[in-house]
Parts: sequence; C-alpha cells; structure tokens
Amino acid sequence: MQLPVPTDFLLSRDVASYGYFLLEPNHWIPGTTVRSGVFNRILDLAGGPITLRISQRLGKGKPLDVTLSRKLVAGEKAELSRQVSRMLRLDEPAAVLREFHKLDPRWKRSGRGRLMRSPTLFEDVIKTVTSCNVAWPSTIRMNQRLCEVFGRGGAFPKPEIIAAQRPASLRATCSVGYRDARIVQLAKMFVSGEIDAAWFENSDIDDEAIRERLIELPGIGPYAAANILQLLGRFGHLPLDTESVRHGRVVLKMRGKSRAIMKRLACTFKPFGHHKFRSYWFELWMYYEAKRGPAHTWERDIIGKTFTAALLRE
DNA sequence: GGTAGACCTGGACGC
DNA sequence: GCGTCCAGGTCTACC
Repeated sequence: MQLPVPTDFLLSRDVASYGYFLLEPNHWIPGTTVRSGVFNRILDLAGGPITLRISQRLGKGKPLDVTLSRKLVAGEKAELSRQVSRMLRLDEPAAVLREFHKLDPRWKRSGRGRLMRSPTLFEDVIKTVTSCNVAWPSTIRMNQRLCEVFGRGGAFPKPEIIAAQRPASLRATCSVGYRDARIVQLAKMFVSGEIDAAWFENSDIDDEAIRERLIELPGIGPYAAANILQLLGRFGHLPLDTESVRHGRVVLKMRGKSRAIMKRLACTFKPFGHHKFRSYWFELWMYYEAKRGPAHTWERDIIGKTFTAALLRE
C-alpha cells in the first residue's frame, strides 16, 4: 500500500530525528543512499501482529511504500494509517515547520523539524520511563525485553498485558529495576481510563494543565513530563537532564553548577517560544551527528549500544 | 520550598 | 575475571 505524506516529508531524515527510532520494536535499516533506507516496525493490530516495511523510493514529499507481512482484515487499514501517521508526525502541517524555520533558520536548509515518536501515547510514556535515571544501553535493553517477553509477535506490549503482570515479573524478565511497579501502575491507569489518551492529545487543553496531570503520574517527574509534552507535540518546554547540562558546558561553553546551567539553558532557548524544544533538540542531535555521522546511517544494533555518555564525552 | 538519600542496573575501572 | 564505584531522574522523608 502507499501512504501520502506532506510535501516536505523525508523518511530518512524524519525517522532518524529522535532516539526512539533506535528502540524496539522500531528498526531503521540504513541504505547506501538517503533514499534507500527502510523503516521496519511491528504493530499489534486487531487481527494480530503485523510487520511494516516502509520506504520512500521517490524521495522527499513522495508517498511512502508500505509492504505488509500479512493481509489486513476489516478496519485495520484506518488504524494502521493512524498509528503510522502519529509515529512519523504526518499530521503536522508544513506551515508549522515553516514557522519554526522562520524563528530558527539554522534548520531551514536541512528541513529538520519533525520529531519521530511512537504510534501510541502509552508506548511514549513507557519509553520515557525506561529512559529515566539510566544509561542509554539499558533503555535499549528494557524496550527490547518488553517487546520480546510481553509483546505479541515482537510488537510493543499493550497496556492490558503489562497491567496484568506482577511488578517482580517485569523486573526479573525485562531489567526494569525499581521502575517495575511504576510501569505496571501506569499500564493499569491506561486500561482503566484514568489516563485518557484522547484528553492528553486534545489540542484545546493548555500545556500547563497537561503538565500538571503528567507530573501526578507514577514515575513521571519534571524531566519526564516535559519530554512527554514534546512527544504530544507541545514543544514549549525543555526536558532538562544531565545531558542538557553536558550540552550547556561542552557546546554552549556555560560555566557553573548544574542548576545554574539549567536556568541559563531555559533563558537561551526562551526566544524560540513554543518551538523551543525543536531548537534545543536539533542542537543536541547535530552534536551527536558530528560525533557519529548522519543519524540516518546509524545501525540500531551497533551504534545504539555504543551511545553512552562516556563515549560522547570523548 | 529545598535537599539528602534510596532506588536498580550495567558500564567503567582497578586489581 | 572479579569486586567496587558511579551515573542517571523520581520519590520520600525531613528540615
């Protein structure tokens, strides 16, 4: 099947735009050219797990070619399109990105602006929790094990499956450590409707109301809340962590204690308003690419595991 | 309102 | 190869 995309959309650039593209059940396979990369992703749809092979042979703005591992049953096509659209931010208007490029022209030439995310809010929330207080290789492992152990056919597990587990089981099989009870509790809240994805995705609700609700959730603090906000398409907050402080010190030549650097980072990116996360993130991303080559050339099973803070400090 | 310490895992390092 | 130290964000208890 084919999926239409916005005129500015470029698969290789827009998939390799956020670290989640290196986490299971996502699998980006770099090609020899910008056009030849392939994005594989397993989704758990009504008729069971299905593997998508997504490419864009004809280049920027041209439809995506999507090869499926099985035939779709009734009703699955709409759900598949919805999930792919969320993941690749196909619903983000080109006009919004033009506005971003006007505000921060550094990214106009490359066209960067879209940030890859997950097909569902549940997966984004769990991926965020698995990235807190842990080195990147451990985040990779937690997501790999969650998909292997609890995902149907290697897909990301549905909240109903995680909600039915004992925390100790999650800890023993997926190396999630003390996050076990928090992950199970979050899954239960998704299942019960206490966390209503539609409410969080509602653009009529202001950022602060969403942030306040997020920060009440188990395992979600200031950093995680700001990160989930950007995953929800709200880019006016910065998820500041030790990596931000490193960026402040190494790239922006800031001096002082961590807290002071975080305050200075907030001031530095304030002029970018409701696009500030994009400006901040692509600065970080540019640094990683300077160290490790263009993101669309990164091999998940090689570069992902060597992507440690210690190596980046070199 | 601010902060110290615990939480868990795995990489880094010293021997 | 083994043992120890440390990084990482959230949560709780305490001041």
